[in-house]
This record gives sequence, C-alpha cells and structure tokens, in this order.
Amino acid sequence: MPKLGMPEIRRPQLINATMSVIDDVGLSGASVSLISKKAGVSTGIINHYFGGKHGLLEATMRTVLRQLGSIVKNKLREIPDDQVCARILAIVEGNFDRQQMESKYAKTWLAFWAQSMHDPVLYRIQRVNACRLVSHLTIELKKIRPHAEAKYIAETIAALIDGIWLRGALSPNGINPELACQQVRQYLEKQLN
Amino acid sequence: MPKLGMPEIRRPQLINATMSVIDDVGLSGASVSLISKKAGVSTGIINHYFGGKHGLLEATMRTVLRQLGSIVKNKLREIPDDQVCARILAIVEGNFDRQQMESKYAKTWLAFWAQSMHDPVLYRIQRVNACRLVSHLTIELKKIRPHAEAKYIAETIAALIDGIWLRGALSPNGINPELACQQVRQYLEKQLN
Amino acid sequence: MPKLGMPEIRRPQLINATMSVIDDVGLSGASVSLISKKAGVSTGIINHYFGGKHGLLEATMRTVLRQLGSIVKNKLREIPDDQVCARILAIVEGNFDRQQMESKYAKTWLAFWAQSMHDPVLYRIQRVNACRLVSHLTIELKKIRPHAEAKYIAETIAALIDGIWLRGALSPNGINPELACQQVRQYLEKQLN
Amino acid sequence: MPKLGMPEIRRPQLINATMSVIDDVGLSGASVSLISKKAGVSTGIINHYFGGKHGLLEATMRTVLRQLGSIVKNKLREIPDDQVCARILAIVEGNFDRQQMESKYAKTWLAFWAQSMHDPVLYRIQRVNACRLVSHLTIELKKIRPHAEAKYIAETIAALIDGIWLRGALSPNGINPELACQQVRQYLEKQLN
DNA sequence: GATGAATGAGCCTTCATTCAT
DNA sequence: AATGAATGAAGGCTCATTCAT
Repeated sequence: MPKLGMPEIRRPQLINATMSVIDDVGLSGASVSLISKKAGVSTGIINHYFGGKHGLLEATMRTVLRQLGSIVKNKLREIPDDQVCARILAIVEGNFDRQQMESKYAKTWLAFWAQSMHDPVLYRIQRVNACRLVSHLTIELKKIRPHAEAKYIAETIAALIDGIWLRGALSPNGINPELACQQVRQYLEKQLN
Repeated sequence: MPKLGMPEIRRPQLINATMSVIDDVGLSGASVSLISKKAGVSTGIINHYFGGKHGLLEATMRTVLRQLGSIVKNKLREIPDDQVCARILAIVEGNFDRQQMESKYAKTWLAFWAQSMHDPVLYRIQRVNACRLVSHLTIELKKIRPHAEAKYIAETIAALIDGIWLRGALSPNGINPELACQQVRQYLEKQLN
Repeated sequence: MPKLGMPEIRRPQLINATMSVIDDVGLSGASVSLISKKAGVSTGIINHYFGGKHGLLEATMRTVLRQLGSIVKNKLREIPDDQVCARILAIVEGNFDRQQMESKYAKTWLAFWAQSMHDPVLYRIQRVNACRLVSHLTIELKKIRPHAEAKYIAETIAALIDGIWLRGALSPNGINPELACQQVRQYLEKQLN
Repeated sequence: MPKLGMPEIRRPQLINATMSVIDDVGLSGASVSLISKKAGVSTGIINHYFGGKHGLLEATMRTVLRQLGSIVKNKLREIPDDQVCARILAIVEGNFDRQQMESKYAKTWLAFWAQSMHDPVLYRIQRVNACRLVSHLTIELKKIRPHAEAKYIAETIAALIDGIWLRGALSPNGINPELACQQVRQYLEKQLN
C-alpha cells in the first residue's frame, strides 16, 4: 500500500523550505539543490511535485499571498459591515499581521515583487493581489465617500502600506506593526474629517 | 599611446547598457554577455573597467541613486530655506521627476532594492539613500514641528513615496507623477493643519 | 533508487583520466573539459564527485603517492627485519617499480612536485611523501649506524632516487629500473664498507 | 634621437621580473599582466621584445641555464686540467653556487623542468643543459677511468645533484650548499678508491 | 514515491594578443 | 619606443532538469 497523501505533506514542506532559503540567500541564490537540502529531500522531488523550479516558486508566491488574504478575510469577518473605519483598519492590521512580519515573509514578498516584473505568471499573481488590496479598501470607502475619492484614498493607503513594508524589509529594525498601523490610521482619520 | 579618455566614454556606456538590460530581462537575467552585447563591446571590457560584474552593478546602482540625489538637490537650491512646505514638495517632486519615471529607472531601482537584502555592498548604498530621503524631509519638518513628530511625518512621507514607486513599477500604467505628488501633498497639508 | 556504487566506479575512472591527460598535455593543459572527455563523461561530474578541479587533482596526487607507498610496503613485508641491506634495496626497488615507470606516473609525479611549491594542500601531501622515503630508509640504517650518519645516508639515497626519476622523466629513454637500482646499490655498498 | 640600447635594458628587466613572478605564484600563475606589472611596464612591451609570452619564458629559461653554465665555466678555468677530482668538485660546487641557491632560481628551474616535458622548445633547451652536466663530468672522469665507468659515475653524480636540488626546492629549509657538496664529494671519493 | 547520478548549456572571469595612438 | 584599450576564446563552475533504479 503506497503512502497516502504524500502530496499534502511534501508540497507545504517544499514551499516552506523555499521561503527559508529565499530568506537566507535571496531569490537569486535559491537553487533547487539548496531548497531540497533544506527540506531534507532529493532534488528530483521538486520536478515530481511542481513540474520544475518555476512551478515551486509560483506555488510559493501563491501561498504567501493566500495567507495574507485569509488573514485579512478573517479579520473582516468579525466586524459588522457598517463600521467602515474599523473594517479599513482591520485590512491594514491584516497586512501588518505578526506572521507576515517574519523576515521570511517580508523578503520573499519583495523578492517576488521584483521578479514579477519579468515573469508573466508571477506578474499575474502579483497583480491580482495588488488589486485586491485596493479593491477591499475601495469597497469600504465607497460606503462613505464618492467613488472617485474612495478610489483615490484607497490607492494612497495601499501605497502607504506597501511603502512601509518595502522600507521595513531593508531597515535593520524591520517593521514595527503598531507604529505602521498608527501611521495609516492617522492618515485615514485626517482624510475622513 | 592608447586612445585617451575612453574610461569617460565606456563607463557611462556600460552603466546605461546595464540599466537597459535590467529593464528588458530583470536583474537575474542581466548577464555579462547580454550587457556587453547591448553596449556593443566585448565581454572582457567589463572586467577591465569595473573589475567584474559586481563592480558594474554597484556602479550602476550608485549612478541611479546619485542622479536621484542631484535632482532633489537642484530643486531645493531654488527655494528659500523658510518655505518649508515648498521645500518638502520639491523633495517629493524630485523623487517623481520625469527622468526617474522611465521604466528603466524604476525597474533598476526596485531590482537593486530587492537584491540589496542579500548583498552587503548594495545594502550599504541603499541604506544611505533610504536614510537621506528621511533626513532631507526631517530637516525641513523640524523647522515647524517638534523633533519626534517631524521624524514621524518624514518617515510616513518616505514610505508613501516609495510605496507609490513600488506599486507603479508593477502597474501596467506606471506612475502618474502629478497624481503621485498630489497624494503626498494632500497628506502633508492635512497633517500640518 | 539511482545507480548504486557509482562513486566507486567514477572516482578511479576520473583519476585515471586525469593522469592520462597530464601525461598527454601536462598539468597546465589538463582542463576539466579535456579530462571529462578522456573519461567519457560530462564536465559537471567532476564537481559532483570531487567538488571541483582542485579536489580531483588532489585526489589524483594522493592516489599516485599511495600506490607508491603500498608497493614499498608490500616489498618490505617479505623481508625479515634483520636483513638491513635487503630491506633498503627493497625500498629502492619499490621506487623504481614497473608500474611507477609508466610515463603517466612519472610525468604526473613531477608535475605535482612542481605545482606543490605554490599550493598549500599539494605541498602537504608532497611533504608527507618526501619525508616518508627518508624515514623508511633511516629506520633501517639506524640498525647498523649511528643516528646522524644513518640520516645522512638516507637523505643521500633519497636524493639519488628522486634525481634519477627527475632526469628520467625528461630523458627520451626514460628510466632503466635495473640500472637505477644498481646505481643506488653501489653507493650503499661503498658507504657501508 | 631615439633612446639607444633599450633592448639591452628591457630584456633583462623583463626576464628578471618573470623569475620573480614565477617565484611568487608559480609558472602557472605567471601571467603577462603580472609580469609586466612587476617590471613596471605595459603588457604590450612583452610582445614587442619577445614576440609573445612564450618567447619571454624561453629567454628566461635560457638565462637561468646560461648563468649556471658560466659559473661552472669560471670555476673550471682556475683549475689545471690534471687535477681531476678538484675539477669535478668545481662542477658540483658550481651547481650549488650561492646565486643559484636563491628560491627564485630553484623554483624557476624546477617549474621549467616540469613544463619542458610538454613543450618542444623548452625541452630542447633543457636537454642541452642536462647533457652538458653529464658531459662535463664525463670528460674529467675519462682521464682516470674507462669510458663506460666514467659515464656511469657521471650520470650518478648528475642524478645526485639534481635530486638534491629537487628535494631542496620543496624542503622548508631549502638547500644547504656545503652539505650538498659534501654528499657528492663523499660519493666520489668512495667510488674512486 | 523517491533517489541522486548524470547531463550540458550558460554563467563570470582570465588571459595572451592586437593595434590605434 | 611604449601604452593600455579592446578582443574573444577558453577556463572552471553552477544549475535545472532528466532518468534508471
């Protein structure tokens, strides 16, 4: 009887190893050999489960972004639809969630962002994610502001969030989640008054 | 005597070719062979002038950041010291200057940002630049606000600028400089009132 | 499962190819590409098994010297401890053993000797071997002569052996093992009377 | 008026630089660029004066061997033709002459010896030199011994000399000229009694 | 399902040589 | 006479992928 559910074991194992290796040596240094060593398996396994290195990177990127998405979704679920500000802040907080603050996630996220400029598949995944953040924010803001203004504010908030991430990824101190939320909250409050 | 003044010709020529290639295929695809082909010279010349690929990349990064710095400096020179808001907006505009808006610059800038997480030399160059932006903004803001608040606002503006860059680098439409300036200006005005 | 026991096949195969190529074109001409072609494998395999060209050269040198050592050891085993002269001549004969007389061995040996002046790893291997010859000879000679004289004679014999090798490596006729042994034997006899 | 006698200045200057570089980094590491840097001239000059790197190496080898030859010749000139033993010892002493004992000479000599196995031009130069040593010795020995025996002894002495050189080139202590001469002298005396 | 031996294209770099000045 | 800019072949090495076991 063959082992059941190996895919369910191997795939997360390899995706996690990929993030660790990217954290260690960057996307450019993340070779198949390094990743499989980190995961404790052979190199061939990557082609077996992901059809090649690119498939693994793609899956890793999807995972990073999916996790971010589900954190935001969970936070939103707890807040009634009419508490616009609270919902917006939940989205922001979701983006600075503790799990996301790990260096592993920040570096992987930025590495993929840079890479996606020259890779159609990664580009599409990245676009979906970038648009979703603006979209979530716009939906809330449209409840209290005209469409155009809602979109404008949403895009500014999105830029602020990503900018804090970006600078935090390169700062020796990393990101301070509380401070980050505070920066966005203050912008929002002044904007809505 | 060999041809004189070649260094002054070759170095910018190669740096420019490097940015073009990074724009075309990304930093990870920017091979010495591709760069020298784009510049119309032999591969060996890169080692002759830059001591290797890494030296060329380093020089390219310095060039990108130096140009950004000199644009800002020129803009500031035209504005009296006491016109705080105007000076801040000049810094912002400098960061969204037309030359910088070329895809070539945006992609190179972001590629280096990602790479510098795993390269000590690039890291140092990047840090100097990241700190300089905050420093310029803080100097102005301290004229009208307490130190702590000045720093806080400066960091938020810096994050906003970089966030707009970051998102613009991946957006099919690129960056709209006027809109970008407007976003920052509005934040600033609401913050200072 | 991959093919088993390949290391035991590939490593001697590559070491042998290395000696052949050094015999053909010298150490300076012995490129990875030439060696792998001679062995009938791809270039990558050398890194796989030896971690790089230097590892292969090191292993080759060790092999040459280990074989010499084991020939001498085998010859000595057959002769009782008290037959000093016979044991010394066995050491000498071991050094002019037929297998060692192949051009392949002589050239490899000399090439490594020259190279080891500028390579710490090869230097150490070479020193161990050079000292072992003197040491073997000294052990025997001390049975019948005072320490200082034993060492002196041992060093002279060692120089004579290596000198014959050296000159033979460059002579069109190569080395004549019988004549070589005779030269050393005569020196020894006159010295001990 | 052009500078006169530049060839007479440049050629020894470059040959000397070549020996120094070989001493520093070995023959395999002795690049044209390193040699010209050591000599304080441009790389092109080597092709100008020697027609290429190989011409320079050839000239360097000739110089090393010519100097050795002239030392021996000078020593022999002082000794009457009938003092056979003294003349032989003069040849030996010439080979262990102080100038020759410099690391620079020993390493260059051995490097060329190894290289000459795979280079027809160097081979010929080396052969002439190797034969000349035996020839000089044989001429003297034939005055007091039958031809065959004279040749046999001459070859043994030559092997002993070269063996001491060889082992000295790799010994941390180098060669002790007095001890070296003593080793050969003792062999000779016992052989002639 | 899993291994790791094997491949060979592609990378960066080094180098002897050429040549305009 | 002398320079050093420029070339491009060749070097060793890395790497994603394939495949027999």
